[in-house]
Amino acid sequence: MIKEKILASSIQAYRDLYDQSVSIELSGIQKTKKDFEGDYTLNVFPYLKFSRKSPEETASEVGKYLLDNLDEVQKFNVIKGFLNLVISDDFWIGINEEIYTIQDYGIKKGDQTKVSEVIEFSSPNTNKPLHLGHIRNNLLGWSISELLKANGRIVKNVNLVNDRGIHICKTMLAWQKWAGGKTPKDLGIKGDKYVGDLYIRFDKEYKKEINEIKSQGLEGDEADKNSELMKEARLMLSKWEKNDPETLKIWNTMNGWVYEGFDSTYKALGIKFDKTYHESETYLLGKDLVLQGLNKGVFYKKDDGSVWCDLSDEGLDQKLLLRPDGTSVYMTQDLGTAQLRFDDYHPEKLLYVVGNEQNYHFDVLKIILNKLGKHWAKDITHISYGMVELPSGKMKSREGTVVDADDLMSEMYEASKKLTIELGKTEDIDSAEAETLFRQISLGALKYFILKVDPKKNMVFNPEESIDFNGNTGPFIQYTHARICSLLAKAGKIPNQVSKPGVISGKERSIIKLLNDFPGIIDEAGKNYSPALIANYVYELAKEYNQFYQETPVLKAKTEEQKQFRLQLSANTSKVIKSAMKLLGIEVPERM
RNA sequence: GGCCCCGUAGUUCAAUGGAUAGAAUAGAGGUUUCCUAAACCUUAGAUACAAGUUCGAUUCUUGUCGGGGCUACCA
Repeated sequence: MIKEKILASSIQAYRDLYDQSVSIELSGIQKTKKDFEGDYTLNVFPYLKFSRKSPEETASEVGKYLLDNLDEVQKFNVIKGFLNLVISDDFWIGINEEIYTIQDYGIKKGDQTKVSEVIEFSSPNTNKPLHLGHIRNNLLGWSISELLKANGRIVKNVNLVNDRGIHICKTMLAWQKWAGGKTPKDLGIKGDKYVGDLYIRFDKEYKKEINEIKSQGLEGDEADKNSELMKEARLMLSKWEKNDPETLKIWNTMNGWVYEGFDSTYKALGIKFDKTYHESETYLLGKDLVLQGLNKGVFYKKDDGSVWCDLSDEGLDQKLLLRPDGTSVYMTQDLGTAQLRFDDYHPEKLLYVVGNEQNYHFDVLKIILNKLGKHWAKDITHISYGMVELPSGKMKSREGTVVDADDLMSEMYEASKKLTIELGKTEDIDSAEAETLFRQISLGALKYFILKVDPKKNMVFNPEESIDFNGNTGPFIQYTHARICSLLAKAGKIPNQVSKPGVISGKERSIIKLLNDFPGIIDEAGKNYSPALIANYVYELAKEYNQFYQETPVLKAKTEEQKQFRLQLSANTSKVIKSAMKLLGIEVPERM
């Protein structure tokens, strides 16, 4: 608010001083850098051609104007073309008091009658347990959803499970052949892990077979065609598509194991969905859409019976939509899924949190839906995020370098437990609270580590070093919150109206400034689908508070005014930390 | 080959075209009769390279080098 006010007044200044109407686009207002005196800084360089004066002169004249016209501006200084404005202590004290009285500070209320966004994330395959890549996806999806809600939107979280296709048949076949009828319960392992192992087993046996065939002189596709295992898998797929009861029974049973495993991982991560779609339920609809398109002449059929979309008008290639045998591919299914989802919710926007390796897929998806005459194709937004890499490079399931989601969470749990006990933090609490604490801290560390990085960028995760609880980490922020809670508990009740201290310190001022930024940060993070902005903000706030805490007595402040003011400031800080962390899907403990 | 993304301290991350490029961690040194030392303070260290646009470029353009992704029947 204050920023907008300064900006508007500066525009007016150019108007009044130089008789020039300047566009708001040129105007920039930024927080003053730490090394200079001031709260906000205006840059006059873009306006020199209007003022026809030197940068220093222009800045001084505008500064004088603002000083005369805005009560909040107490003084200013000019360095080169930078106009640094100092806002009065009274103003900041007022802001602090105001924030204290607002319950859901920074959270907007919007139109609550219409679904504005449907956001898809997670999107697992039923033949692989969730891994580190899924974790980034899930955390981003969840947090972006929370961000949009905080901006007053109605958001539905949906999952899309890839539960059909040749790869699923491979695991079913592996189970039939080599599992001896064993269930996950028999073996005491999670269902998703069990099925994942079967998939790997199939791959091994298949490679063995292929090598034998190749040693007889066949190559590439020929070898694949002669593989008995692949033949059986394809046969199974076609049986599945024909609703063969025996095949469906195995399919249902094995998928059931996987879902049980997924549920437990989601629960551990704190992720929930409003609805889960399955490709087995959407691929037929996708086929229908493709056939409709074929009838309309939007698509074409090749001699072998396969159906294609010509994208050369858009500068792209041909895209396969149905195989010669009529079975569907990923794109076919996704067309169906999109249609179903639109029919279910009629949202303003359809969001997809999917890795950037699929940028091309989503470009094509939108174009094809458009060709089919779906007016809502333009409302599809692919929230494309970067890959998680290990120090050794990309994770590869075949090389066994995939970091399993459950394993990672339990390693972090053990690490946080060990450290917490070492630090003697568990001495005064019972075991239930201790366990909650270990969980909160370990998840706080993991989630913050991943979310603080700009979603668009690839990131490196080093399992050895990334499990950290000091510095720019989730636990650091959680700790700051716990410290404040402890302080507030000792202080007792704080009145809403406190007597004002008159003068505030630099640290106090910069904390209030940060608190004042919170609503704007929520807005920006929502617009950019970027939880990283929240993460970096809340870290900055916690760091600033810790410095304040170190150098400033609160309960033992010299005057009662100071004490009450600082308590309010502390309460506001903990409120914003808690709220910001919730947007990241991170809980904050009251003691740690 | 074609298209797209990315190169910032040893490492992991920041920086609407603006001031002396910020943090954290690892390194070196320090802080506890005082509200939680998972904290705080001090110190050293980086824009891959070369041109261009601009009053001003880590940011925009082009080229070189390096890394990653996609590219007609995996999802």
